[in-house]
Amino acid sequence: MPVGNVSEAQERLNRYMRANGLKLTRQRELILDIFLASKKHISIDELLGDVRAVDSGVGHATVYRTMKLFVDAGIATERNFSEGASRYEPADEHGDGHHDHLICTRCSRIIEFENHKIEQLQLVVASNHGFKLLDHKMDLYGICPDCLAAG
Amino acid sequence: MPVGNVSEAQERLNRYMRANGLKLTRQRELILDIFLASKKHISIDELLGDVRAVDSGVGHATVYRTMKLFVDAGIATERNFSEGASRYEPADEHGDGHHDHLICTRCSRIIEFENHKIEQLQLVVASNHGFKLLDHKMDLYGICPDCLAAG
DNA sequence: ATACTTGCAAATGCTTTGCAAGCAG
DNA sequence: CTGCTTGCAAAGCATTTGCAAGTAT
Repeated sequence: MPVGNVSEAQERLNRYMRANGLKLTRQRELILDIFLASKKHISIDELLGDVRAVDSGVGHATVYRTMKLFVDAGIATERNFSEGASRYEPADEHGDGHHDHLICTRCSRIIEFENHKIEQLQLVVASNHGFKLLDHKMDLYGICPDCLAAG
Repeated sequence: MPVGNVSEAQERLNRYMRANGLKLTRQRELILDIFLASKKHISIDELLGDVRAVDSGVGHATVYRTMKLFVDAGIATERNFSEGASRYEPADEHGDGHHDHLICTRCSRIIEFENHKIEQLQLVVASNHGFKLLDHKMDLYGICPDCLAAG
């Protein structure tokens, strides 16, 4: 369950910024709007492109800094698939509802899924080793139906 | 089930090199020995340090190139946890027996585990989405027993 | 006014590559 | 001999940081 709507994320960001003495700038608002409106799993490059289409003066360092801020504020999550660069997606609203990814190694399409049984088994594995589980990531790599059909 | 012994890996490497017209050099032998004797999940930096303790003239590019070769030859696997740099471990002997990792976010300890039920569920998830599953990675992050005890 | 922010450029850290010299087969 | 390898230095990426100028509160 991703952050459902813009105002929810806005509020969360405002709260975080007030709590930390940070400021709401034109750039941060713009980046937030575009991030929330964009396709999921957007890269910094793609995001910067979309942002500059609206305000060509925005620096790439600002996008990096802002996405880091969004992660700290709990409205974005950073993902690293097997590419060079990171991708971002709207954060989980309540910390539950974690989802994982199926990635096509041929066309790079990314599909999300949730599987409660797997999550439960992860808890079992962790506790068998005496770990307190905090987070996990699971990526499944394969060939998507379209690419399979295409041969 | 990692590559069991040195000669097994040696043989596999020799076969790969002969098949591709590559050469067995002093550096490659040394790096292989140290890689196989080392702890699992070794980084390039650590590996380079150990290699240079024996032969101080080895360049870092050689270690990078050689580990890439080992991956291609099927005797090493590259892993990316949430650090900047890659780590390597002996490859799976037959392509089955895939294992995953439990990582302590406090002390960085890495523990391996296998869970057949999870693997089965991953196949189910993939086929539900029409994917042909090729590979996966699953990392569980948490606090290890020692760190929990230490508070 | 007082910090926090920005954009630029430069620096960083990991990894790769061009090249001349070296060495395995 | 021939061509793969090496070590060095330089280049490439993604990301971060120093700094002076700009701006939100």
